[in-house]
Parts: sequence; C-alpha cells; structure tokens
Amino acid sequence: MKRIKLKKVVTGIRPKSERKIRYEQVLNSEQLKAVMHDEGPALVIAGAGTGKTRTITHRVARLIEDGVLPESILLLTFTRKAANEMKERAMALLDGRVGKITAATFHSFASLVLRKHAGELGYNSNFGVLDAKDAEDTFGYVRQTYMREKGIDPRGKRYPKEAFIYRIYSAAINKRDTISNLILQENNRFLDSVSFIEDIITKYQDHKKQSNVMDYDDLLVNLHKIIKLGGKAWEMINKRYKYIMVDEYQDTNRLQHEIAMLLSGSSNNIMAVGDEAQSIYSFRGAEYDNILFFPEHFDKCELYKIQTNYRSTDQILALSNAVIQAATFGYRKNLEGISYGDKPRIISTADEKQQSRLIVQEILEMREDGEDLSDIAVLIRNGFHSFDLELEFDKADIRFQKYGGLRFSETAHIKDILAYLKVAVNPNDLVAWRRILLLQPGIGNVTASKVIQGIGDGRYTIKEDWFDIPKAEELRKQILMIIGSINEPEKAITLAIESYQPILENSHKDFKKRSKDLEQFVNIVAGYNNLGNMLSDLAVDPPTSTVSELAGEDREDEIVTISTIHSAKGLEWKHVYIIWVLEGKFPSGWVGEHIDSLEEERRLFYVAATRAKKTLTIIHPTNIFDRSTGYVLSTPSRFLDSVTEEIAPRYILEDEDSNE
DNA sequence: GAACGGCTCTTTTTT
DNA sequence: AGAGCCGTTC
Repeated sequence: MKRIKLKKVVTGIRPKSERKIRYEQVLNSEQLKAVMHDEGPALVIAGAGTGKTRTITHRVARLIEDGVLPESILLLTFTRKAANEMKERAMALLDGRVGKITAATFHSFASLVLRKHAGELGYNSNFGVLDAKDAEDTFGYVRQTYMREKGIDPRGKRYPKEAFIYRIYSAAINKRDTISNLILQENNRFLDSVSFIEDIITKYQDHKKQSNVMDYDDLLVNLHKIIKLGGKAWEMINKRYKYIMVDEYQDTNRLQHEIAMLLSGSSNNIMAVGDEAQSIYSFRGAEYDNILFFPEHFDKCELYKIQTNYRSTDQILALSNAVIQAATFGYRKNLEGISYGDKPRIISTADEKQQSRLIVQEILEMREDGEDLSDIAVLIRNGFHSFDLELEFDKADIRFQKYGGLRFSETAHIKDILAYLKVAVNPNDLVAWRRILLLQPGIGNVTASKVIQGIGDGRYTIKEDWFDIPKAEELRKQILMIIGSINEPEKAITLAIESYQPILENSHKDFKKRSKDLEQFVNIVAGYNNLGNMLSDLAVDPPTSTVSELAGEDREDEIVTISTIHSAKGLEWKHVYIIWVLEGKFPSGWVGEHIDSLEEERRLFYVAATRAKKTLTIIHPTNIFDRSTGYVLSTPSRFLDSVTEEIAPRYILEDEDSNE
C-alpha cells in the first residue's frame, strides 16, 4: 500500500524564475522591493514623481504573473480616472488577465457592492444616488418643510442654511464624529442650533429612505454596514478579494480607513500607498494620520520608501523641497532628482490682465518653437481664478480644456434634463420634481409645493390626472411619455430635451451653446440600456472636464490644460504655470491663521510645484481688485518666503509699448 | 395671490 | 454661474 504523505498547500504566490516582465531591469531597487512584496500588510511611501503608479501597476502584473487570481485583486484609487488608467497600464504591461481585477474608487466600489446586496440593508436594489448638489437641495427642501411645520419664522433668528447643514452632516459621517463636537470645533455661531440641525438630519435620512436614494456618504456608510453585518454579502466579498491595494492613502478619511482595514480581512493582505506631504483633502475629512500610523495597526507591517524623483529637474525640486521643509510639522521629505534644468521663475505682474497676457504670449512663443500645447498646464487654487485667462485664451485662439471648478453635470441645463429623467425613473424623487415644476411657465413656489406635498403623501400618482393643478398637467403627461421609454435611454432623453427646449430658449441667452451641451449629453446616455444605471453611474462618476473632452474629438492634441490643483493630483506636464500666488488667494483668504488649514495650503502648493517636469513659473499680480475697497496692493504668498533668490530668481514685467 | 424680471451678492478644493 | 431678494406685473 502506498504511503500517504502530507504536502503543504501553497496558495497565491508561486514565484517563478521565468517572468515575462524583467522587473529587475525596468525598476529601481526601491520600487522593486515594493513590487516584490508578497503577502501581509505593507506601507509604501512614494514621494511626488517617484514612479508610484509604475510601482502599483508593476505589482499588479507581478502578482498575476506569479499565479494570483486577477479576480482576487482589489485596487482602490482616488478617482475613477486613476482607476481606469492604472488598469490599462497594467494591462499593457502584461496581458488581458489584468482586465479581471477590480479597480475602483471607494464610492464606485461601494455602489458596485450595494447594487447587488443592498437588500440586506432594506434598500431596493435600484436605489438612486444623490450627488453633492442633489443632497444639498434635499436638505433645502427638508429644512423648509421642517420650519413650516414647526411654525418657525424664517425671518427671526438666523438658522443655518442647507449648505452648512450638509457640510456638517457629511463631516460627521466621514470623520465619525458627532454634530455637536464638530460645531464646537469650527463654528460656535450655531452652537444653539445643534438640535435644529440634528432634527433636520433625521428628517433628511427619513426622506432619503422614503425616496430609495443614497448620497455619497451613504454609499460608504452602507458598505461599512454590510461588511460589519457579516452576512452573505460579506461572505462573498471576503472570499473573493484577497489582495487589497489602496492608492493615495493620505487622503482617506476615517470611514474609508476602517473599510480598508475590514476589507483586508484576517489575512491582512493590504498595501497602502501614498505620501503624507501630498495630503490635500482634509476639508473632506481626510486624515493623514491614517497613513502615518498605518504600520501601528498591524503586528508586522513592511515599510517601503521610494524617494528618487524622475519627474522634475533638480531646480524644480529645490523649490519644492524649500517650500515643504518650511512646514511647521517637519515632513521627512527631501526628494532627490536626477536631471538638470532651468531655475523656476517667480514673476510679478502689474495686474491680472498682464498675468494673462504673459501666459498667452509665452504659450504662443512655445507653439512657434514646436512645443506641443498638451505639455503645458496652468494651475489654479480656485476654479474661478482662471476666468480672465480663459477669455484671453479665446481671444488668442488657444484651445484649452479645464479640470475642476464647475462641472459639466453641475450646470443648470444638464441638471434640468437630469431632473426629467430622475422623475421618470423614480416618481417619488421630490427634489427633482420641484426642480422641473419651477421651470414650467405659470408655476412658482406655491404651486410646486402643492404638487410635491401631494406626491409625498401619496395623494397624487403620476398615472392619474391632478384635477386641482391644471398648470402641471402638461408636465405630468410629458413625464409619462418619458416613462414609456425608460428602457430606451436615448429616446427618453430626446423626449426630455423636446419638452425642455422652449424653456431653455426662454431662460438662457446663451441657449445655443447649452443646446450643444445637451446634444453631447445624448451621446453619453446612448451608451446605456437602462436609465437608472446611467443616472447612478453619472452621480458616482461625473464627467470631470468641460465639454471639449466629452466631444471625443481632438482629445489630446494641441490643447492647453487649465486645472485646479486638486484636480491635477497625480498628473504632470513639461511646463507648468501657477497663477495667483499671493496672500488671500493662495493661501486662500478664508483659512485665516488656522494652522492646520495653512499647512494644508502649503502641501497644496507643494503638489502644484511638483507637477512640473522642465519649467516652472510662479506668477503673482501686484494690483488686485478688491470688491469693497477697489484696487489694492497684494503681498506675494508666504509660501515663497523660504524660496531664496538662489533657488528662484524674481522677475518683474516691463511693458514694451510704453518704452518705445 | 402668485409669478416673474432684474437686481446684487457670493463663489475653495471633490467622491 | 447661480441663488436670493424685492418691486412690479398678471
């Protein structure tokens, strides 16, 4: 009889001597170590421009090459764009197997899971998703109703507005804190309104449940809940995902951190990647403590540091390092470069116009010299800091795309059309009803409220006539037609636009431009076969850029980029301009002297400077227009204080016209 | 009573 | 660009 022998079962990693990718040759030694990390917890600290994406994509490929099931890899990133990009890059490195990994943001992963398992939490699986604006509008509606019910005079004592309530509510969830604590911390003006706020939040929660919708925060909360519940859903998730990787860990909030910890399960197979010097989302609840103390959550956590910067010249790094090292809490950051170039320039212009003209002039010159315009970016602190520059670009026929600021899906006309579709998908969506009702001629606040109340308490349904509101009859019929095409999104949206077109032409002078936007929008919708899916996708993953990108033509070539620094995260350009670098704009005026906020602004500036590969130009206008006092002299940003003349020479502009 | 046009004010950053 | 407010119009 044959003897039975015990053989150890090896799961996951099966190192092979023959791999397709020559990791030792394409990676530096720091990157290689992280890529070769097998199992157990790991933290990768990767400074700006050190090849972080490269490291992540190579580790994904390496795991798969060594026998890990692609389906068992979960890669959580900060934006959907980053998720798709990493997946594609890893796929190009290896092969189609990479397509089977899950790459998503925390929110889109939550949406994916809940779409299947929300039943466990008492939701209908076709729940809708509210974007930030929708959530705020909902708070507005609930607040108004609440005050009317309670007989509170809106003119008496000043009660917090919906925008404030929403912010506090969201912060409480993401930081896992209480309302009163947060108000105590940041704004004692509303200290006596705590119960008012709490009541409204309760009503808001009820309202969402009644309408079968979730907001962004619910997505995270409910994902967390469903894991904690430990039911069938968690069983499936836990069984499937064995390798968790989280990018931009410095920007996770407490709730996301807890979710990541739970997802890593008992095997603790989690790799966190990030850079605490690039933490720029604390306003959204991000805590860089999550990355600083990451190793302390585990018995044994491997630490990998990647510090060689391949992106920027030594001269640009010298400036970046000088700025970040002047921080109050010393970051152990000192990027080392490998290339040589021109010193960054700090330029003082007379005013905003001159700032814009300088950039236009230099861009035109670069184009003459054969530079590709897509290698150039202008970075701004706030979305509206580029308004003047955009005008000048238009005048000079310089094509540009803009990231950040007001988004396509947040413009009034797109929101209007979305409201038609939302009502068709979910006739209980009272916020959407209100929006389209108010658009109709002859219907104002009073009539709209009547209809909404009727729908809310079930007296009206979409299928029956509302004899007492003849003004809304036409609209009701239009919606009914759209409902009839709910499984043909293209037809549905075309019907919606037909109904909306006369309203658009009446209310907006620039209706032609907006009409074109709507045409673009039809193209997006056409890709779906279900209106509900399209709506929730759009909420979780709204188009980031302005229309030009959506048009699909001239995508990459010959287009200058204007971007908020937040939206520029993870990106790089050969030539970078940072504008409005002065006190009150950057750091933003209303962070005051609050030290944590100031430090975050400093990190933001650091992120901006480290986007540049070859040239970096920092501009601050001297005469700026102040609404209350007229023109005033500005002070250059304090972040430039630690930048010596040696690191970056200063320039002022001379107008040639006046000299000749 | 209800709607509407025109005015001013304010605007961080985003999933 | 959009929201809120106020005097005017239907």
